[in-house]
Amino acid sequence: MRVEEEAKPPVTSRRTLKREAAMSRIRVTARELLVEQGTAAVTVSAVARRLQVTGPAIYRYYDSHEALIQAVTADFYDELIDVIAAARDAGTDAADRLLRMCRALRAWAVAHPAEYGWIFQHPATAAGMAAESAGAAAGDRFGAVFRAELARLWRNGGFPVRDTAELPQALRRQLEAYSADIVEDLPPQAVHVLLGCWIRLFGTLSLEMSGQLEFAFDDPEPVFEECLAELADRLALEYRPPRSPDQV
Amino acid sequence: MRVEEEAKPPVTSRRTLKREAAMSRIRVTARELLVEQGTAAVTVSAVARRLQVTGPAIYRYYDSHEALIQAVTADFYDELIDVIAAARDAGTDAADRLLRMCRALRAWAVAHPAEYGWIFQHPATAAGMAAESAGAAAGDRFGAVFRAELARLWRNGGFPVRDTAELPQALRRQLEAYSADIVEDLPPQAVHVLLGCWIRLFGTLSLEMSGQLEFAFDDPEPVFEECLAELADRLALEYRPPRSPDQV
DNA sequence: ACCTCCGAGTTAACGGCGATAACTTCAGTA
DNA sequence: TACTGAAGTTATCGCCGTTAACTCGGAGGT
Repeated sequence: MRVEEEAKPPVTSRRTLKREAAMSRIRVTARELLVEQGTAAVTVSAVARRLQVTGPAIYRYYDSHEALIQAVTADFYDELIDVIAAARDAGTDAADRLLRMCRALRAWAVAHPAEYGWIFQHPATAAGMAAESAGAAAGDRFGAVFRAELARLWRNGGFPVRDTAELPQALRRQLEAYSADIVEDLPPQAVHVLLGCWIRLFGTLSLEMSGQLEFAFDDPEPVFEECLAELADRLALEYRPPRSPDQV
Repeated sequence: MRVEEEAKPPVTSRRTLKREAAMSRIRVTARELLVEQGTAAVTVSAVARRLQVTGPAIYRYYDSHEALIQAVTADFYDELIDVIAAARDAGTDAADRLLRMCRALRAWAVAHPAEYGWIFQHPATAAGMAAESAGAAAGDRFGAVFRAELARLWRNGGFPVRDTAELPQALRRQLEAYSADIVEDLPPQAVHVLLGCWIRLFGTLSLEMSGQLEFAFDDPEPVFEECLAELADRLALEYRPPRSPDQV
């Protein structure tokens, strides 16, 4: 305490430092409750109880139960994005990078199903609620990781595309709009492939995570790998199985 | 009242008739609340209030809040199955039947997003809870409609398949297990196509319904139609656009 | 070094929730 | 017609989210 420890930069004063530590502890505790006992157990009172404080104390840090959930979910987003970016950076070539990213995505989802549910199947999102600013921004950052990687692939050699003149007008219009919206330089026919792959990938994962494959598959991993093989084929990349050709 | 109206068959006595009417009224009211105000508004007290009774009265009919939700969800299942069966029966040939079924599925989902959410993204299902008997049975009945239609297609001419010898062992094992589980006579290589189509179809719809396509598509209908075209191609069926070639 | 003030945390309270217990009332059944 | 059991009531419990009013201690400025 008495030692002078870089006392100069009070940009983040001790007050705010302690505050941020407390907020972090609250979010971590909320996550623990989520993982241990499910969504319904993440309650303001329960978080406070576990932190040896009374309920209203939490409101010093988060305006409402909903705000707390949003903040915790934002943590999940950040963590998932970090995991995928790390997987990408461990890759050697385009195919390796993309396969690693997709496998890292599923691995994180399987290891953290409750967190995945809060990111992608949050009731507020599903219940007709319009995409609120924070959630949409986080979703964009997440999508941007994959989009940037595909844009890179498009620059370095490209991948087979279909002429958008063949497509229905309603589809072409939206592909052109999205192509114009993004920062990457992807023409509509490349956006078509990007979104097709996106839907295949996340559609499969979404079904697995919501338990809709259990009726037929006790181990959905080979289903996901089959999906990856299809994606690689679409992108004219070489598919390579994960580790050993037979076992995960 | 005093008229003798088939007084003989008291298999369902007046007591139980009134009871079933009351239970139906409760479920209908719960659905109204769900559609009007979202999942969180479907509360025992709110249902009771709208029915001009006090809260505990509901417990005469449903053991718990959860039991009520389950019963309401079962209604949704039945309704969706009926809609799809009707669409199937309106079809003329194999391709027409299958396309009508898929379009009826999406049309119901889009018209009833909250109900769809309770069927396919119920928190109890997603929160790691094992598939409870009632839910699993309803899901099986639902899947059986599509499975039976594909089995019929398999009998009448079939569709292209891949040799299961090419597939990873973990995948082959599960395809064989599911092939043995179902009542229809579908070999593993046909089950492979069936499940692949199932995942493509429901993966796409699942993304749309959970709002995960909004970042790029304001109208996901052509995306779904593109999915149907792919499914038709896989099944060696002729794809036909819905009504007029340009508009829904 | 002191003083001030602000923020963390407290208690008390409100309304609403799911759920149970004990009671009253009334209609279907025998 | 008499009775019995179902339907519905009130009262109550514990938990939730949230707000208000208060205390207290330490960080920050002088």
